[in-house]
Amino acid sequence: MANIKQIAADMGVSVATVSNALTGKGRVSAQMVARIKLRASELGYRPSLAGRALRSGQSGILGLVMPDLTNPLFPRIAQHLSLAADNRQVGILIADSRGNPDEQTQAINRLLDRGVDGLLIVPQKGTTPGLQSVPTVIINTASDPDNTVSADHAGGGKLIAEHITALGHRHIVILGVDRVSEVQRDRVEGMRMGLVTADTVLELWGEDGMDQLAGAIKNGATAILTTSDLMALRVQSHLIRCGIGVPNDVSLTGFDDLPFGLAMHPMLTTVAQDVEQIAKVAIEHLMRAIQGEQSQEKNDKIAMRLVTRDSTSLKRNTTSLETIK
Amino acid sequence: MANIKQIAADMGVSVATVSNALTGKGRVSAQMVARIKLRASELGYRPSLAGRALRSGQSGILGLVMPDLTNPLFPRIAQHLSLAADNRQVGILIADSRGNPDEQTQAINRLLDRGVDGLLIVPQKGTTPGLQSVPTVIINTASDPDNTVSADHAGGGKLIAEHITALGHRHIVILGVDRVSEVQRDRVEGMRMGLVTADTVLELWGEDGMDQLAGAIKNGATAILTTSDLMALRVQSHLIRCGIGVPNDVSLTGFDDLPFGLAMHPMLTTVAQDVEQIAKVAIEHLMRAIQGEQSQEKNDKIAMRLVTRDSTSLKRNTTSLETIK
DNA sequence: CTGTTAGCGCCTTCAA
DNA sequence: TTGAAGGCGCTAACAG
Repeated sequence: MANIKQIAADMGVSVATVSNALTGKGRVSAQMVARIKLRASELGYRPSLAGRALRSGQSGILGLVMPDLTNPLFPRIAQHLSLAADNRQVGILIADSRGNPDEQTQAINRLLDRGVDGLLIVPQKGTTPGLQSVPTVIINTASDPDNTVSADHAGGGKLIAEHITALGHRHIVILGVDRVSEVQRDRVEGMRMGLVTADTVLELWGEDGMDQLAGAIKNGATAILTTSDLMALRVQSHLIRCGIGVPNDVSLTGFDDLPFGLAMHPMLTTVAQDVEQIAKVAIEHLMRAIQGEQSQEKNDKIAMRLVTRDSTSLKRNTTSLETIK
Repeated sequence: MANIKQIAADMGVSVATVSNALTGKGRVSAQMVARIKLRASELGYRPSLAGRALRSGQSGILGLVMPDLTNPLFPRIAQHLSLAADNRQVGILIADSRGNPDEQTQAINRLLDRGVDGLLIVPQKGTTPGLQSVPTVIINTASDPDNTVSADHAGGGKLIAEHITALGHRHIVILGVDRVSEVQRDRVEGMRMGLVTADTVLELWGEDGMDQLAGAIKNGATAILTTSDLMALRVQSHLIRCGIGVPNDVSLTGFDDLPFGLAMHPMLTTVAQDVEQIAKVAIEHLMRAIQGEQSQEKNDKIAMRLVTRDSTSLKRNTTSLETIK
């Protein structure tokens, strides 16, 4: 692999000149720059990032810590992060904290040992990683005070709740996955904000909640708001078994806009995180911080987007269920 | 950040001694080793991987190139790779080739520029990345000759086909996603091998195939084998619309065992890639190659596993469809 | 058993 | 506008 010294020897100039020419410091004559660049590309020269890293103390690598790489959001976050990172010529090193706070700390340390210039952390449910020795951006934790960028989960909940009330529904069930998760709680809270015009709001959680669904519908509920697409799919399966139709008997919504929502029938109405925007903002913050600038806004909430599909419909006055009865 | 020189000065020995003590080269007295290690941990010393990389020419980083980070397999591959990599003290740098062969080349080059010691490539459909300048393992391409580790897609197809014929089905539809993909073709071919005892096998592809499904069932088909879980979900949705029940009227299978298969009703019978094993073997091969050993087996096929759930059942002699007619 | 030296590839003074 | 020299942190070769 050609190095800077080789080029220098090759052209009878000094390494410093080659370095200056290649990095465009402007201390070299235009003509010399051209000749050096030509020769460099002939030789297929690629600067050694190792050398540069040693010299500059910066690796050009960012670390991404996820609570669980099978998290449905990981692919999209990684994708957009990767794109944003490529544009800035930095690399992304991944680390899985395996759903466990201790592993999270270890994962962070491994990344730090590798000399990452900054950290992007999607924290474990309920944990708030402390201040690190490198610039850090927290992704997707709702109420963390410092340097976080997150989807506006509450806003998303409000959005979908308003969609439901606009369709005329007044008796609503909210079904959450897991009370421990701050994100989940934010989503539910947002839903409640959007349901001020509703007559009854029943809040259920987890498996137990699922079991109470049919009863709630018998008692007049006409819409079910879940806090995850996966949950919505399970609810739909469950309802089919109970002979309850979506959206004819009851409207159903998801959360997150996962790919399979399009493959369902009816296609799932849900709310999407603007992951692209989240990734973009997160990287921007981080890079700014790495370059030593203080960012003014420490806490960014990215609006969610309502995705209206077929699993929600106008409240009917007589449902087929009533006909059956 | 404490460095080796500091420790040396601190203890009145030379840097070489510290290095030898810390890396356990055994050229230092046990007592000195102990003292040095103590002091190092007091100082919170972490060896600079940049320095080491420059010196040794090895970065301790592997590059993972995926055709599309939203690929449903990416999370699980990344997770297991990440675990295997942690155990070996190497890092994983990700790159998205964005569904495009040119980007694939660029992604590889970016990784190479970063000095990765080896490459794990899940290639674009239909492409075979050429020989690289670092050890490379190809993941999940069926018939590539060199250094690939892959799920045994054909074997998986055979497995699920045999499951179906064992249930008594004799008129089968195979529904593939995309003819261009070698993986998809292998799956279909495997299915055919498992269907030797069937009376009729209809092979359909893509959207067009989906449209012909109802007709095929009217003509007597009692089982549909798809080459992806997502496809299976879409088929199920489609069948419900046509008034055809799974598994009562027709048995249905997926491929890949994605998480949502469990949330479906009926839960989807499918076939799972042993991603953990794939990741393990891939990393082993790669590390061996990096350490300069020739691996004997250049081409590993990892067996798939049948996941029997509720979307398949015994062929009945009278289906509800026939009753309807 | 321990120390000295050299150099991995690069960039940044400082000097010419 | 260009060159020479030093050093980032580490390790390997060679001395003592």
